Amino acid sequence: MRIGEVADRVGVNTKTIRYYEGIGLLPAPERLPSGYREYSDDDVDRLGFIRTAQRLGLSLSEIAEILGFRERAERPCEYVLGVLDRQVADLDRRMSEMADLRQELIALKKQADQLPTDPTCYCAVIEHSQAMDITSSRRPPRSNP
Amino acid sequence: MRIGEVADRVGVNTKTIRYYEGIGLLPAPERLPSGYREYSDDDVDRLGFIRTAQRLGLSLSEIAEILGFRERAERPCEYVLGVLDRQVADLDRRMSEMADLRQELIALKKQADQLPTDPTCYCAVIEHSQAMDITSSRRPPRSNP
DNA sequence: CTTGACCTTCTATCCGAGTGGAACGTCTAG
DNA sequence: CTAGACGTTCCACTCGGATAGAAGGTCAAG
Repeated sequence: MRIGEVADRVGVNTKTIRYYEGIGLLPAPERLPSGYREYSDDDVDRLGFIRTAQRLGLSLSEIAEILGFRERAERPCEYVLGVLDRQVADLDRRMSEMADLRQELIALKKQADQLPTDPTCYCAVIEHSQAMDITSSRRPPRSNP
Repeated sequence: MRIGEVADRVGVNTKTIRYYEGIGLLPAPERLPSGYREYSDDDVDRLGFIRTAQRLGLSLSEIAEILGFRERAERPCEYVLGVLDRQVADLDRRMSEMADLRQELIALKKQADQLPTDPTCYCAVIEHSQAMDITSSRRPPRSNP
């Protein structure tokens, strides 16, 4: 299939796919006689993996390490094993930190729910936004761009 | 205390602290007669919170929202409550994705351990690194810069 | 009273991860 | 055969999150 279809399936920009190819994250695909890139379902899977790993906070170069290893089904050297170990340890650490932050947010919310409702206040966040300049800032690109 | 001490305690660059002030993430501190910034322990705590939340993948503007709410102990408006809910939901989603990835990595490693050791191979990753340009790339700034 | 560490502001640069647009080629339906 | 959708390359730009460096002010120890 061609790049546009891949992009639609995975939900990314065609530019992004070419960019990934450019940085070596995706292998250069076959080309049709026209010069168009021709992709397989495997490429779609790979892109899906990339997006997932990315949402988990892995950088593109870390993802490249994992993919590279996954695709050469060779005995990985100590270096690569180390990468895997580090990544698992990192995930563990971050998951527990997340659990902590989650607790903190929930406590915050509980405490918030106990405060009296002030009907004269439209929104403290917005009313105080001069100092913080939050409300004018674009929503950051989580939950897909 | 002055900016350098804060930076040392929290483990960030003084530039970063000024930058945070510039974007409204940290309040502008008092100034000594000399013009030097004067910080309190609270500021150190706040910076610590920022770094933690950041490691968990929150953007600086999301962190600003949380901090802003936390510090005005006012009844938060629906908007802010929504932010908290979204963040908790987001954490939940990401934690479960992380658990999945963790499983995948562990399976990968297990599988790797069963492959025969090839003593003629120094390191496949390094030997194939031309294509991937991994080994030459700086370790990305996880596990502190 | 100077040296060195530390601070100030300001502007510029970097990195990762894309995105946009120009200029041009290809393919398909009408 | 032509319009429109889709593809190509290349270069420039954005954005978040910092960092670097220049030019200068402050302060404590020797």
